[in-house]
Amino acid sequence: MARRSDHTREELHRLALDAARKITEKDGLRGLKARQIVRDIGYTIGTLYNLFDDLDDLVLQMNGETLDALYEACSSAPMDKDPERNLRALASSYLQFTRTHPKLWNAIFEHKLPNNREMPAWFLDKVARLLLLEEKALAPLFPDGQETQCQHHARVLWTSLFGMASVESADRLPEDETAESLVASLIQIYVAGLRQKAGVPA
Amino acid sequence: MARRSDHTREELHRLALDAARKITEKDGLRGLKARQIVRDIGYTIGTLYNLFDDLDDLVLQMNGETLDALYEACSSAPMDKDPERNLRALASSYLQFTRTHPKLWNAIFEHKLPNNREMPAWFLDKVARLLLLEEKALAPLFPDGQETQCQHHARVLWTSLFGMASVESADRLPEDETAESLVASLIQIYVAGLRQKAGVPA
DNA sequence: AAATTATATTGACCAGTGATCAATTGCAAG
DNA sequence: CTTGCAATTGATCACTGGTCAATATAATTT
Repeated sequence: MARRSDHTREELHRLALDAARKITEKDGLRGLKARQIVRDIGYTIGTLYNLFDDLDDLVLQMNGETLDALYEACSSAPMDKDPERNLRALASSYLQFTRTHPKLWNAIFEHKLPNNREMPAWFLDKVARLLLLEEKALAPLFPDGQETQCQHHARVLWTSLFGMASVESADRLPEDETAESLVASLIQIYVAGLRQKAGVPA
Repeated sequence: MARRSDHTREELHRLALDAARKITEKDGLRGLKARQIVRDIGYTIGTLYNLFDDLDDLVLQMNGETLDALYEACSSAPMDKDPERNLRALASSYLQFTRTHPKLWNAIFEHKLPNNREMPAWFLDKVARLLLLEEKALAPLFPDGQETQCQHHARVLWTSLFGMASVESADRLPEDETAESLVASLIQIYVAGLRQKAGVPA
């Protein structure tokens, strides 16, 4: 009962996170237990705590990987000079991800550190990185020198998109409404409003 | 060690929910423990389970009361014929509440029932009721017969507002941005877009 | 007033949780 | 071959949500 050399430390790390992801995708963050993870990978509880500080650390890393996957999915959205099309493509990729992995995506926001501890910087960076995509999508609408304006409106659209995905994932949308229909209106109307403000009627 | 008749069943129910609310406001849903509740109200664990099915039941009722309080706060927002002013007033009341009781408000969405059980109807009704306020605020913009349109756009604005409050409450807004600044833009630009679509330039 | 019924309340108890750590073992370097 | 290092174990701890037989009191019946 000691070094088994079945897996390297890195392999074990991977195994544990993969197992945690599978459990979370099925049962949600609430169903994720340390002992279930080690049962699934054929190790014991002590080994898990040799790899991670605690369960919060493990969940944080799992959520970090989810953010990476989400970023990759959103990066694949095509971007050109038409902001509306950019925003629609980005939102579509985003929503496709949140629908394919609803509980995994939810875990990102459900997970709160105890004692009001703040999330580590590397995690916040992964969150912030996503917002840059929205900014990039919206950029064609703003002339040089208005980057601050562009950033502000990207934040408006991004937090709104988050709200819609969130409400949909909580099954709190009526039958005749989807996150897509809400986002479609948001983008269409909001961009029309922005164009008008800039003195460029559609 | 039996019937104490210090409190009626209703009073105990109230005491327990009040204690739970105080704990949640301070430590969040994660810090809410059955034994802490009964310690605070001077009873024992068995009594709590005589009053509630389980902790999920208690949390659900606590969240229901939070939704009631939020509804009351939002109802006080003045409504007239100016949709922008209506929406701003409503959003302001909403954000004031979420800032005064961030952890209590968060508990509404953090709380997930086990085994994918769905929320009871009376709870969903309390959620849906709030949306009607947004509809009422937006209504002056739409002529009779366009209630469906009004409802749709109210949903867009409502889910967006939720997203902004949510991101702010998770402390994921940069220093130079607040939920208020985001909401202000959302309302201004979106309503401008809606007016333009209807052929009524601002 | 006495006996009976009903129920509010207790707290020991259970299974399960996250986390710790001395002991054990196998690997690798000297 | 010996030594030292570190991976792995599982007993152990404090705590959790939840159950339930026992009990003491209030309410009701006789």
